Amino acid sequence: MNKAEKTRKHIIERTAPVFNKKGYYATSMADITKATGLTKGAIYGNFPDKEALTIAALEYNINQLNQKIESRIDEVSTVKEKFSAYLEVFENVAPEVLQYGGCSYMNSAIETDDTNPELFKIVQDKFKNWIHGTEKLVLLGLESGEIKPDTNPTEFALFFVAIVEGSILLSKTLNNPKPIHSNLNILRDRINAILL
Amino acid sequence: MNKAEKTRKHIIERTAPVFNKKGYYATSMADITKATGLTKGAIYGNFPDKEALTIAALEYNINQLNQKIESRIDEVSTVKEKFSAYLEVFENVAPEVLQYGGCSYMNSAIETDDTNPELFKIVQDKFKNWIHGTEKLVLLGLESGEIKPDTNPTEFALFFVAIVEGSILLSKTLNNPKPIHSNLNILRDRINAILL
DNA sequence: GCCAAAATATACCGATTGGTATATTTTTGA
DNA sequence: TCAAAAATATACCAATCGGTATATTTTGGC
Repeated sequence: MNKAEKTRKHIIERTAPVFNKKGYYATSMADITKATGLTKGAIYGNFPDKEALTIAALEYNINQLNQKIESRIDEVSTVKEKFSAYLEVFENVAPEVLQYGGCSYMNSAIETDDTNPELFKIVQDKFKNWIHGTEKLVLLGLESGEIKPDTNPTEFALFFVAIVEGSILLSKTLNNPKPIHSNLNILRDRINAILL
Repeated sequence: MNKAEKTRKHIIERTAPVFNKKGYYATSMADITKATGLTKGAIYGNFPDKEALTIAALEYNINQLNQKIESRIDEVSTVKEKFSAYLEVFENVAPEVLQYGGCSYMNSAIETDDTNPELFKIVQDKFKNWIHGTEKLVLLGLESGEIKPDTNPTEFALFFVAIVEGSILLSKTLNNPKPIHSNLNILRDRINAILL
């Protein structure tokens, strides 16, 4: 990794939490130079414009949580274990996510949906991947005989993602971990209910 | 209603959807003069600063949906009917909410939680009212014997609000009404499950 | 219909925005 | 070690930001 690559990484890592907290549009070049300790020259030497850095930070933020969850899911083999791992990781990182400024998926979706089609397309695809990944987990369980045959993968996945996102929003807004804990218990029940 | 009051109402009504779509911070005075057809003089003659207009528009946005739901709930008497009315109104206004730029509660919470404590406090209180209102509906059902005695009002209310908000986020992001419809069916089942 | 008062428009302010041209420093390979 | 190249800092740009003082228009009571 040469100097430029190191700097690029440094810029993304330092600005990503600022973007997530303050918003991608509201974060100014002054915020960026302050967060990185660098000058505009260094920023524009590594990114063509602010939009490019915004995209890089957005992708970084979203992939952070993704990787944590997916690596734990890959460690176990049964669908039941995978769902358990999913909820376990999520419950463990929840306080961290709240302190980080909330879910990057949600934050970036809300901000870009009516204002920035290019950024929104990226967020949209990330949400689709999340839902498809959950659907595939259900399908895997249906094929292996772990999950009740009458379970609808899409409906379950939509419920799964909605309750997770809604819970983060409530815990963040009320400044209270209870909504996440309470709703994850309900989600756990729902998972057990479709397991054979 | 004198001239100033009319103008004030006009400004709020015209800017409210812009604030909801574009964001309260990102909406500029230029956006405001464009949306209202007025000049800065008229705006600052009716509001001391941009923040005051922002608060007025935020309150207006949040109260819009509130009033629609509460007026329908008040029309019926049993808890079962009240929950039915709740879901019915929500399902009817859902397309309108999506076109309006999404749920004002969620949008303003996400934007203000790490940036504007004064605005955030307002949003926080609105969320608390929503949850408390739902809790009270459950309590009413417990007292009247309509709802199963082992039902926890707080847990149900947190689930209720979380699934509604999560579903709006998904339908808005995927540009598809299915998440709302699918999850409202699940919510309906859950309501029926606690009814005696 | 007139005139004071209220409401709105116009023209401006300094500060901040994203971005760039150029000067300076640091890195890197011979 | 040294010079070319790469990376970063500095100093600036026009455009836009929220806000205001003042001029103009509109309103409403007599």
